[in-house]
Amino acid sequence: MTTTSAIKVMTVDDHPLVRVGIATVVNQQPDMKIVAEAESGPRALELYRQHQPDVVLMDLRLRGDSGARITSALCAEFSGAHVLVISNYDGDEDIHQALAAGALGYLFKSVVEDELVDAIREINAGRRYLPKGVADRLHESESGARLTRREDEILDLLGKGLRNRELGQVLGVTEDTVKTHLKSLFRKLQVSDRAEAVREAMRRGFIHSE
Amino acid sequence: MTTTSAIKVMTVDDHPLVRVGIATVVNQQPDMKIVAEAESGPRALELYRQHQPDVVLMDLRLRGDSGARITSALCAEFSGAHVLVISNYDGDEDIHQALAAGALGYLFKSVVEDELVDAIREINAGRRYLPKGVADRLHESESGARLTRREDEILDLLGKGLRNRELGQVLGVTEDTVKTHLKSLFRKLQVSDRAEAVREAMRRGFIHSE
DNA sequence: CCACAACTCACCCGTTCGGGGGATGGACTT
DNA sequence: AAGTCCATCCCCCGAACGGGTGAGTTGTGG
Repeated sequence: MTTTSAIKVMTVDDHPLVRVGIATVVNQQPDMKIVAEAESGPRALELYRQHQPDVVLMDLRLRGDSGARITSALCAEFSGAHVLVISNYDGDEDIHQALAAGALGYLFKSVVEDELVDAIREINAGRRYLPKGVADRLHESESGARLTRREDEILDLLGKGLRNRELGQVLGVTEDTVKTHLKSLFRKLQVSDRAEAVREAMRRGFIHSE
Repeated sequence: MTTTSAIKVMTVDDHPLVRVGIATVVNQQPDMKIVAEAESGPRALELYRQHQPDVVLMDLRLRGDSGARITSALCAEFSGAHVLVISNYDGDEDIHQALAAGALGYLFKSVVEDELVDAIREINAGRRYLPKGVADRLHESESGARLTRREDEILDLLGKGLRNRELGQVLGVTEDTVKTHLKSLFRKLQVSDRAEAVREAMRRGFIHSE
């Protein structure tokens, strides 16, 4: 048996234990093999150049960095990169960002081993792979609530306890303008006040606490 | 070589990949061995009775259940249980709850393999194991901000966008009483409004979005 | 070129908040 | 019995909030 057809897989995750878990599962498959493990964004780029893996398993949230950004960089440099994002979180925004960045698939870390290797094979073949239900939600979020740049900025600052006036000062606009943005923000998130907006934004992945 | 002295380890985690990672690392050690893997709280109890492991590696946040609760239940039934909590999150409250529930140690999932096995040996010996810096923070949080039952309940509801009056109705008290609790809540969390309180509460692990 | 979305600002208005004070009763400690 | 903590309630008041409506300016894209 030759190994020439084995799918070369690279993991990008800052959790050693998760990397070990993935590596163990992948290496148990006869048709795939871990060729590199990156624990950070820059390292991912470096190792990709070095090993030219067929599939990249990308964690979405790494210490400081964002898996979406890394995916963008990767796809910019290597247009043929096949990225499968694996994340703990099912915030709509995370998923959206990942796919927008060029990822071919999305998986939750709660996946069982079989799903993982199935997904890897699909991604390797250049096909998309999304958990059931996720595709539907994407359409919703695309048609429904996509925030503008301003609304995003305001959302970030909302959780910091800034008052409307302070928000205006930070952004360099009037308090009235801030209120206008807040109104459309509340409408889009379907909430009625800032506290609820903060929680909802976290749930959807617009902002993070850590 | 006999295996009679091998440390029997059980994992409790709802992420198969993490279980595999931990199992791989542990089983590579000559002096320890995975004897059971639980993916839920009830299953953890069941498997503990069956295998009587020396050390339990407990994830703090499982689907629906809480690692702290499981730890409590475990320690209640088996006073000699040696639990090592492994969590993604470094919210003070999570750590506090885990230790209060009877856990001997706390680790972040970002640990490298060596730290994990070191910790397992310490816990097996009945000693505590805490990452550097965590012990300090525990003292802070004990002296500083510990919330009362009412404040906790209110915090939970704050993120749902309830107004003070509605909070009162839900809790069966006056709006004025709610405001009193909110004042002391803001003081303890060192915030100035509900939106900031929600984010801070999430950061510290008092409430969760998922 | 025109439509459309985003961003900007303004005004009004009723409601809610946040922060300050003080007070009572129960429970638990010392 | 005194002290402390918690929960409950009350009052006051200025500031902040949310919601509604209208309207001007960009810039992008059909």
